[in-house]
Amino acid sequence: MHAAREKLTQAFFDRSVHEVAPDLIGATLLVRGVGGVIVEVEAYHHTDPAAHSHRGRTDRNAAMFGPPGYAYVYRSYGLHWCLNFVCEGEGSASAVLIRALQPVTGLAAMGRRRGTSVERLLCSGPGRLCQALAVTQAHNGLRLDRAPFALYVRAEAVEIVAGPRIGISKAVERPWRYGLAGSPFLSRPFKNGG
DNA sequence: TGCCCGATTAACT
DNA sequence: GTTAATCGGGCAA
Repeated sequence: MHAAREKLTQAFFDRSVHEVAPDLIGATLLVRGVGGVIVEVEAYHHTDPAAHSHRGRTDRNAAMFGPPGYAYVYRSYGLHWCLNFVCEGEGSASAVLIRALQPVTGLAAMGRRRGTSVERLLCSGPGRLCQALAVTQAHNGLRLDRAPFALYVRAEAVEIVAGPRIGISKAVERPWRYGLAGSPFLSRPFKNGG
């Protein structure tokens, strides 16, 4: 399955997070040539109480307030990194959290970084995929259409499922988590068809 | 300043 | 099912 790969442009991200998030399912994400197919994401809008940007700009979330098509990387629970793609117009402070990949390229490197050879455990979670792809604070604020990032649109049609987001305490009912139906690489299954 | 909690994970019982 | 690891933001005082 090596279909022609079309790169994602900055314009791809200059749309509502609710359009961008499902469109990212099936896309390919590589960091320094290591990565795979995006199978799970969550949308965070600045009007959303669960979003980091909801209470205004801080040093930590500054990238969310910048232009679309950039990375927002933050430290979670003091020990993990989480990767987001900034969306919509500059200042809209909306982003998509990348939650899981199907590992495809650079399996050896990912296994070394993660300390496991179990493919299913390499990238199935926001903290796990950042460890596998070596994403850190150093990637915060970098453009997504340039090295070390490489993003490609999905090569074939996919079936997408939606459901409530994970690990939040506010606006828990909003179904803004999107996944590739039936994928074994989701961080957690969806109620309907995951 | 001090305290609590969080877009998590792995290793427990 | 529970809990430790570990740190910046937000809010009360």
